[in-house]
Amino acid sequence: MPHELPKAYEPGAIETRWAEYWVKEKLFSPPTPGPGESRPVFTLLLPPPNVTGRLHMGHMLNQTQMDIIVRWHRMRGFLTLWLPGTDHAGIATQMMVERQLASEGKKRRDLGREAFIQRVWEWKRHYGGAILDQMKRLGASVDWDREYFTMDEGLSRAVIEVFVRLYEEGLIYRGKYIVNWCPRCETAISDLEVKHEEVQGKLFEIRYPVIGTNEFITVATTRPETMLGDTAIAVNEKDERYKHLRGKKVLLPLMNREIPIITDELANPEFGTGAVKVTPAHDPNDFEAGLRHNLPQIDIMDEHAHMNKNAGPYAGLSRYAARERVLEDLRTQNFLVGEKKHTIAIGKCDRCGTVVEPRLSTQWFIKIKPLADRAIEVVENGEITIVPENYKQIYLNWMHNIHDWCISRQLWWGHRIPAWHCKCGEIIVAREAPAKCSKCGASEPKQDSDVLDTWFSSGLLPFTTLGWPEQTRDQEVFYPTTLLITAYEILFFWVARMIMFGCHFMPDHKQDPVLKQASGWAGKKDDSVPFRQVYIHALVRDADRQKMSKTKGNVVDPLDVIQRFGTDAARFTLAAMAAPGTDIAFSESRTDGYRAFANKIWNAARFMFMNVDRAEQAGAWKQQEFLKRLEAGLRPALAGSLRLRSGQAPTIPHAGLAGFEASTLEDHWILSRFHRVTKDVNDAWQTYRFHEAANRIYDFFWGDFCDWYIELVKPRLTPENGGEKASAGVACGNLVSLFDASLRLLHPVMPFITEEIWHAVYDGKPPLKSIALAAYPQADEKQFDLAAETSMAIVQDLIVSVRNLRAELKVEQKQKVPIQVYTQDAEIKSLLDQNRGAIERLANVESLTFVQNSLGSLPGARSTARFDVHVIYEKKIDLGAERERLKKELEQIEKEIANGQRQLSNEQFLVKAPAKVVDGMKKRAQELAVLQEKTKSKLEELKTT
RNA sequence: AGGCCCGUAGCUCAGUUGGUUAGAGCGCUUCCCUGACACGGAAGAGGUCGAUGGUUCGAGUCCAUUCGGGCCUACCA
Repeated sequence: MPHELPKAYEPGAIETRWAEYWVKEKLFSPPTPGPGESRPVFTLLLPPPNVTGRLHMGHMLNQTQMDIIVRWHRMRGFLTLWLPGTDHAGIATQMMVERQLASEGKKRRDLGREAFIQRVWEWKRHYGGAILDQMKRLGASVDWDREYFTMDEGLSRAVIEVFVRLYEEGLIYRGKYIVNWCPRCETAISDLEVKHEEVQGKLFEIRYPVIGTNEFITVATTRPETMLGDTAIAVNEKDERYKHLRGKKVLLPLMNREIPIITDELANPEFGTGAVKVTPAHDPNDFEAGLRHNLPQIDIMDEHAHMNKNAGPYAGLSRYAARERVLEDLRTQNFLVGEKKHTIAIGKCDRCGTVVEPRLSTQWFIKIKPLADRAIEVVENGEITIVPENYKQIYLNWMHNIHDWCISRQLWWGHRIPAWHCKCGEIIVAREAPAKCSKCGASEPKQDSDVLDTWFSSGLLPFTTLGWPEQTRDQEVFYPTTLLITAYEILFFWVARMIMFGCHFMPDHKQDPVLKQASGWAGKKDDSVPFRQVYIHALVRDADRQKMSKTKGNVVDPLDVIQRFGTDAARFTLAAMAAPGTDIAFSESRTDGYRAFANKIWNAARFMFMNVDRAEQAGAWKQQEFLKRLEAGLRPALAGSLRLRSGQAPTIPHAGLAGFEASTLEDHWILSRFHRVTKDVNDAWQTYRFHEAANRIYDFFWGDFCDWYIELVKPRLTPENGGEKASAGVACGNLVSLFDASLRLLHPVMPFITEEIWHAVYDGKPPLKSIALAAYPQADEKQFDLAAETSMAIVQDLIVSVRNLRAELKVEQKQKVPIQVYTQDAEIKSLLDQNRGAIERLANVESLTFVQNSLGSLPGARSTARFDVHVIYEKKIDLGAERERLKKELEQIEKEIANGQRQLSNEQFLVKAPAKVVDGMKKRAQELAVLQEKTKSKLEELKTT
């Protein structure tokens, strides 16, 4: 059956077709192994995108890297689960729907809680799937059967279970504290959700009259309006300046309230005037000081950050208007004594950008220290490794300075807190709504109106997605997950929380003999950790290294890139640019280059099919018979124990080049190259050096395979041009074998084009449903063939030298020229002699003759350490240009010689440097001496002519 | 305030533990639409690796200082 492929690769139709096929055929849903079955497992949890999300470059990078690692594991025989889902994203989603309502002229309170939540669900059903559809377009090989949503019934039950357990253990408490309050979102937010921004502000100095004296005490503040809620002035105990005022009282200006002067470490004698106003209800430090001194907390603002009745005459004003009025009044009443420029870091709401107000309110918190301690331990002792390693220190620093986590949010969309309040003041935390108050017996306690921080539920995902709190087989098999690939941004939001929750709630098999036996786990590692390794990937920036943001308008839309260059090219770009630890400046010219690469692969395939079909017709090759031979090495091995870590490979029998028969130099050479590249690529995936793996494959396929191997093998493929029938068959087989293996090698990065061509190789009837299920090539180091590589390098060197000379001599492209070659080395001579056909063809040489004398000094000749070659051509060369070139070359050589001599004459070098380096240098010095001699004499010759 | 990262060819970036001649893609120059591919082939030009000093037989790579760019964390008014 002849293969018909269009001349140029058109990714569009092909990609969507395979994307649908993969989903439809459920190729990526791993079967749950039975109790006795043992197989290496690889589990990866997709960082759930927000339901509000649209795919951006960051997602694409993240998902490309995950998909590469996932496909690579799957192809090596791991039982592979990649678990997808979406996050309900409390604040973000609520904002979207509120915005939608606003366009209808409504507010959420107009609808009421129930109706509003219904509305959000509707919104979710409508728009929530967008990002997952976009993921399908990327080719993400996730298990769609296990797709979850963080508000699903099962996951919600697990959230309640966790809350109740933590409460019962005393790790969740409720209390009135200062929290970050967003006046626009009207909710508390965690420290992490506050983004700090440095702005030029002012430091105001206000004097307060000390009662019973003529003195004033002056304080400095950046937020004068908060003075309305002052309940003390603090000075430092060591500060002699204020010693005489201690215990006295001041009259708070504008409010005419008496407040005490206290001594507290809060006041830093070095800063400002050394005296500080204390406003316990509006500043976290003041709050702490207030507790120490039993000061009243006067809350002067409402939930919108407007002044309330406690602000007396200022009630009703916004915090900014109040600030102006307060300043004005202080000024007119002569209390304002100074104004200085001062840079201040103001906190803004991560979601909406509104300036956050520290606000006193009653919230739920998690006592974090006990959870953090364990989470620190598992990272310190390496049970969880973080790559790149510098993030480990960042993680540990943060964990050591962690504060209690405020988990309640005054929102409607989210997991409602499972606590019920009774009129009598009792709070009942329970899995189900209680019918009666457990204390006073009153009926129908009311459920707490707050919901949980979104990250509370996402922190549980590694086990809740596997059926926890039920004891499921899934959990036994797939927990702990193997790896987490995520962005640095959510290291604390998400990664740290998963570690804390996982370690706290999941059983450690090594400490639990029953579970240990059940899972067949005999390792030493802690099994409660949510994952064994975290890989933090880089940030994708725009071509100018700027962070992409909507406001800057420099966002590159991945779907647009896909549209223009194809998914494979886009994926390859991200892989090829993703060196660990460095950000990616996304440039379209690179993507364009990789689209060309896809086209190159496509055309190489066309070439293969063309020849294979012709050989088949000529009776030189039997395709079906040959494909049977390929099949043998196609299935990944399934051996190994259940709990292998991702770092270990299952024992896979060599799944490289089935059916390849090396007979010629280029065969031996390409075989060796293939195994070397395969080794490097596998090593690179293992250590997340995506760029290295991608580049190795690129260079191999384009450079070695297309530019050299295919060119060399051409005559063998066309028996009618003088080749032999039998050798044509072998050559076809080698080509197909090599192509099949190369496709498998490349598949994790470019899943679409490889799938398409692979199916074509098998005439649309491959032995497996997808190349994604075929075995990943493994290197066989016994196939490394240094001799073949060295020989090939010499042949290539000669060909390139001749081409080079031809260009210099301005020989017409089509014109064949005779060449002379001189070499002292009999082996090299025989090598070149044996490969004269290749040389003549690839360098467009008429005839190659060996001569007895050095040719180095002739014009139109070139010397290397191994041979001299002379192109016989009558046309005159530009002597001036040639002289210049030679001069430069000689300079270069002499510079290197000097360098080498300096080293070699240094005794320290000879003693201390490894023998390998010294020997290499000596050898090189000899070569250089020869080259120098030849170049010199050639220059001499040119001067005299 | 503390911490992290980056500065290599015109542009975008590689360069793992210090080891001989610093690489790639794009762009540029010259030639070629040769039967897989002009999204191609062949040959080239282009870099004192931000600066200074140090460690070392040997530094793009390690250390210190410095300049320039970026990021993150932080409750000092």
